[in-house]
Amino acid sequence: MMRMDPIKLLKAHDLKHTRQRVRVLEEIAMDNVAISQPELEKRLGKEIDRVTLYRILNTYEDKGILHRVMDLNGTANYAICSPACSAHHHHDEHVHFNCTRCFKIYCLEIEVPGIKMPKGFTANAVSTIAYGICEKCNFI
Amino acid sequence: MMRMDPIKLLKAHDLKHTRQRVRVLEEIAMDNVAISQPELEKRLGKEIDRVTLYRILNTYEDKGILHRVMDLNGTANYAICSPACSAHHHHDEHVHFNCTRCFKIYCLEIEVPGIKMPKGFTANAVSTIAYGICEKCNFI
DNA sequence: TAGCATAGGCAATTAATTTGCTTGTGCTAT
DNA sequence: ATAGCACAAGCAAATTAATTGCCTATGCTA
Repeated sequence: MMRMDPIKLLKAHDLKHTRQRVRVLEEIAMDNVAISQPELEKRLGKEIDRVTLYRILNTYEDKGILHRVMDLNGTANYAICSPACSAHHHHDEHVHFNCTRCFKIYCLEIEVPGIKMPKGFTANAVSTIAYGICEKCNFI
Repeated sequence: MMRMDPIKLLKAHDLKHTRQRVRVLEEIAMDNVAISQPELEKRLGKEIDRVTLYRILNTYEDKGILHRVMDLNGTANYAICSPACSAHHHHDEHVHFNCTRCFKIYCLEIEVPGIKMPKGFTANAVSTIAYGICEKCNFI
């Protein structure tokens, strides 16, 4: 699922190659599920300081490497951006799916449907999140 | 814009009529803009204890009086639910608009476009938030 | 209008995030 | 290869946000 070698990805964004940064990318790039900050902290807490994790996530978001999705509880979740993302514009305009049983967030390969704005409003981005039961939880 | 008399609304949901509860409804029902918890606190902080405010908002959400929208920063925003909402199912399926300049959240009178889920996923609700510049800020 | 259930207020706790500062390390130019 | 610098990591502490417990106050029913 990882679209790119972490080391190249870092270099491409003028970021130094550190153990911690690579680990974060590895963890997030595992599948197409966005992962929450608390979950990342649980997985990486022994290898990476919590403050460092916050900083890495912020850096990645700024650089357009990760995009952030807020879930129902206002918790930040992160997923790898498509290669088209840049520091100044995120193209994370696919639909997200938030499972209300296991709380995972999936990035669905569905385009966000176009909507027409009322007069006076200009939309730069549209985020769509569907809530329900995911594949795995439906099966159980 | 207020759809209903606050006192009747409270009674209809088996909630005691208190000054604090009425004030919160008044503040939120003013227009069709969702209002954030911090903003509410700023406006009501001198009349209502912050803990009471948290509790009132939670109660209203549970009862289906308010619905909650998370903005980009993970801050909770609240808006009056349509009369069709109940404690067990929110019908807040219109599109929200989050102005990235003034940070207001508008409830647009647009239906959330239907999207088809991948096999295995069942969606119970879909939330769509558009980000951009609102009416007022576009004008300025 | 008495009594009770529950709402509000205050204090304190817990959790989440940010900031400052010091140490450590990747990377570039010798 | 390595010296030096810019910046990343780690730790401590400060903020900020949200929750909990407990006591008092008050709306509502009998």
